[in-house]
Amino acid sequence: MSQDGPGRADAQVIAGAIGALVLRANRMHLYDELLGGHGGDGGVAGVDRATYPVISGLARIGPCTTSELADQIGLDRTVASRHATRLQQAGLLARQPSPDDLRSTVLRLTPEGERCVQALRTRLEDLVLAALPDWPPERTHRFAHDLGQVVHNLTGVAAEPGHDHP
Amino acid sequence: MSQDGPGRADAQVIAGAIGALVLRANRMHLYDELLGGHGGDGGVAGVDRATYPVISGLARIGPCTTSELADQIGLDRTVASRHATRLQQAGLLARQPSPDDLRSTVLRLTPEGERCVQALRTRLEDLVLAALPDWPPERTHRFAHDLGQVVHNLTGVAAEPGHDHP
DNA sequence: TATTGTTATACTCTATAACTATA
DNA sequence: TATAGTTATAGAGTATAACAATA
Repeated sequence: MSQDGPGRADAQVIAGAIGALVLRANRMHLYDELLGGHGGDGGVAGVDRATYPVISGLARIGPCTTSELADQIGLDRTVASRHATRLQQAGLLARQPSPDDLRSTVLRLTPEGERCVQALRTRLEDLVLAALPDWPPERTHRFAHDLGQVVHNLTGVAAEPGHDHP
Repeated sequence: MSQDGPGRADAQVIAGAIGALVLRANRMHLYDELLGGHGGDGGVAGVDRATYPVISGLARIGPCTTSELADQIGLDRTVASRHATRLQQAGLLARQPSPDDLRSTVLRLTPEGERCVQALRTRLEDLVLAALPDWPPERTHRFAHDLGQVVHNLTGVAAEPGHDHP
């Protein structure tokens, strides 16, 4: 179908899988399942497709300034600031003046924000668990490790336990 | 860090990797590399982040109506129609009246559109190849197969060679 | 003068509503 | 009446520009 080469056929399969994951239709479906689009409950007030990367990113990198967070999640400072305001209004995030630099504001999750992120992480992990075939434990473990490595090489972002959810 | 369970730690790693892939910052970077944001060349006229899913989806599922294509890629008919118009103006796509139903329009890639999609596919595969560690061939092959299966389970979309790029 | 955070404005993409033609 | 396609309008999200405060 294409020219051959070292591992070209495997690369085609991997590229197809990555493409499917990133495809808008599947991405949105995943977000909906994660953020509570399935039933009447589930949804957390203040957290939607726009604010989720902000609260998740803040949980991943810890308390930081607006600019640092914006860089990490690939948004403009102004957008991160507005989403942070929404999360603050929902009681999931708090702003503190930075002691070092009075220009800066440190963003920090509230205890309720921490609980919210933890719940979303667990839900995403459950979705993954449900999608994993019935492999022997070693095979699952190797797959997880290998996927983390490939994604790391592809994005430059480490993918480790308890970090880097979407 | 979280409650344990069958394969919970592995699920955390996998969830982290998937989250990283879907994260806007990394997704956009991948799209930019694919669509020619790296140098002066590379970019194909008429193909950008908005139209790429349309032309790629059309290549994946073959000639079809606007509605069918829109469903496949997760867009509204109206949006797919407008993007198709842009691709048509760029000479990558052609509209034909459907012989069966005069209400329908069949979308089909032009030869230039086919070449364009093939070039983008190859470029994505090259990105994947560059991100693959120096594994023994069997390990790469198994990883590709396993990833395809997990993504299929997670999205309901098959990921096979030559299909389903982002 | 440069930088942080924020607010005001404009742009892009997508979805809903309205319209035409055909079934 | 219902459906396919398109066009017109509105909504959500993001980026650029402008401002105030601090370095």
